[in-house]
Amino acid sequence: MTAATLPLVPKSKDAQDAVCCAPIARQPLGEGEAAELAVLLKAVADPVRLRLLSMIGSHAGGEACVCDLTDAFDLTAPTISHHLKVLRTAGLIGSERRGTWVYYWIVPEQVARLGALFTPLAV
Amino acid sequence: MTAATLPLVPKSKDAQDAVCCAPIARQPLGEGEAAELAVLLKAVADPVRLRLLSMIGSHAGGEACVCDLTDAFDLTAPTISHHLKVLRTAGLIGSERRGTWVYYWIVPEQVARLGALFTPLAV
DNA sequence: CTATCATTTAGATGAACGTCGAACCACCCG
DNA sequence: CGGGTGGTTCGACGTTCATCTAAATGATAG
Repeated sequence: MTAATLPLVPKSKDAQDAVCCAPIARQPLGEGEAAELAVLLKAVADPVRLRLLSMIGSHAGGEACVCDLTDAFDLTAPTISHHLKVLRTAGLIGSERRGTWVYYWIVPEQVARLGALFTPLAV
Repeated sequence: MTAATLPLVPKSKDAQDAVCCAPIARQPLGEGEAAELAVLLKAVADPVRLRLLSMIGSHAGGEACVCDLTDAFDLTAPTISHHLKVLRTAGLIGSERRGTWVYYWIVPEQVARLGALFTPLAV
């Protein structure tokens, strides 16, 4: 069946091992780990949410009011609110109501998790 | 309506500008750009595909035969094939038939695109 | 050429998702 | 207190997606 059953690099050095690969290419993801990351990825795997995240992150002061976000889309308020909720539930953004408006900001640690997954891939 | 209409950092220096933020927090993503990236993200926003990508990437020799991948899942062969096709269509992996088996490998450039999107976020 | 093994395609089904309209809640202002 | 504005929640509808079974394709071995 199997063509090669994991020759398993002689775990000797961490020299090349450490720089070489992104976590995703370092060792096979576990089932639970993959499920957890997929939730995070699903949250950003949508054009609207991607733009929302970007608009929030690039907004002056690191915060954006919903009123700043709505106009950029051809969508109703409930839809925008829904997308924001998805991002917030995933822990990618935080929110707070201050007076009349609700403000959103990015949670860098969580966003960085996504980047770290793929980044140190040798190109 | 708008609380603040994008003060727009004086595009002068690239000093702080370059180190500070991930592309996603540098400036608002365009509509087309977001759509294109969403396709890429959707491809990896699935536990099975995430594990497949990881198994391929971490396999000795940088390649993995489908026969090496199937056993790790409780899914039928057509389903695995479907997921591999999604990844391949997104350009994240390449494939080639050699004799009896089909081999898959990661396309680092494309995977790196994902990482670069979120990575240089100041933590 | 035929048998067999591995992979892909096609069609079907049930769940999850994006979107909307309407109702609802929170805060500000007369 | 009551009205108005900004955001969210709720319920519904159509689409997309993951998965299966069954069948077709392709390649290798005898």
